[in-house]
Amino acid sequence: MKRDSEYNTRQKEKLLDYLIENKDKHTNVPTISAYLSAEGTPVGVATIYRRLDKLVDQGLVRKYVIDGKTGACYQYIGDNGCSEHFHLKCVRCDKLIHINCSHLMEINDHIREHHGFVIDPSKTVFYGICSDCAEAENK
Amino acid sequence: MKRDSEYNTRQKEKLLDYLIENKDKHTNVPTISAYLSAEGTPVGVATIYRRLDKLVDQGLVRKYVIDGKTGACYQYIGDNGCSEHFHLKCVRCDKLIHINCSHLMEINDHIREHHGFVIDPSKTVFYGICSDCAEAENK
DNA sequence: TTGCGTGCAAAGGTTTTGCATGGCA
DNA sequence: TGCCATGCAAAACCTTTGCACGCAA
Repeated sequence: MKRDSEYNTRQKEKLLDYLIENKDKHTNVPTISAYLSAEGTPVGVATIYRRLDKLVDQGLVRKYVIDGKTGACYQYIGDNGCSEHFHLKCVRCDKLIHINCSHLMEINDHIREHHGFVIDPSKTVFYGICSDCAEAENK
Repeated sequence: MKRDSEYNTRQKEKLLDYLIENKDKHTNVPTISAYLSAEGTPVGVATIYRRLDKLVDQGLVRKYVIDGKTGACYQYIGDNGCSEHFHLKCVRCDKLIHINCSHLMEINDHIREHHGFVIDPSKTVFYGICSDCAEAENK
């Protein structure tokens, strides 16, 4: 009677491979599905969704919802201590910025004390526009 | 040959009434549609979507995408575009909390100045655990 | 009358779910 | 042998779009 155990399967491995190879961008499920099919190792979308959910829970993958139209986006972040800092996501160039800033950690304290809410940095993403894109826009 | 003129219709008025009455919360299209139907003044969803789009363009209504599940959320903000606030979302009970706190607005300034990143509060959601769920867990 | 607004239904897309089968340990 | 994982298809949703009709000005 095992519990909470995970099996290793071909599908799981292929998916993770793809995510790691594309860790610098974000992808969505239809894209992943199309790619894996083209590679000759198709994986059902249901499986992809189910597995991504688990990876998100485990903190290995980040889920983004930029807007309602394109659907959710996913990006591999690995387990290099990303749970301890916040992330900025540029909605223009999709760049992911990691910031480890003590000042920002103060907002954790503030919100916990004044709003009774404990923020989970590993699930929280700030959306906005990075300096590069802002510069490019002001031309 | 008029152009860019807007007609006043019963549907338009009802929708705006509802939005203003609920300016303190979020709503989505299915909710609005259900409410208007229950009131005996049903409005087609296509109409609601089309009108909301215009209101968003005019800056009277803000559109949020909290997550992929619930679809887009809308909120009336009127002419005073200063009603920007952040959102906290409890990952346990899915409750959505609005906080309008000047201290939190400092985050914007801090990140802009120290990290060269301009946050868009309408797209940013803090995920974590609300006080109710935290209490329920510590039992 | 003009042309914007509306309703209906169909279509499009993403994501979830039920169920039987397959496969790791 | 257990139990988890998968695939398939159906279903559930949200949202958009085409088209004919209604209605404000």
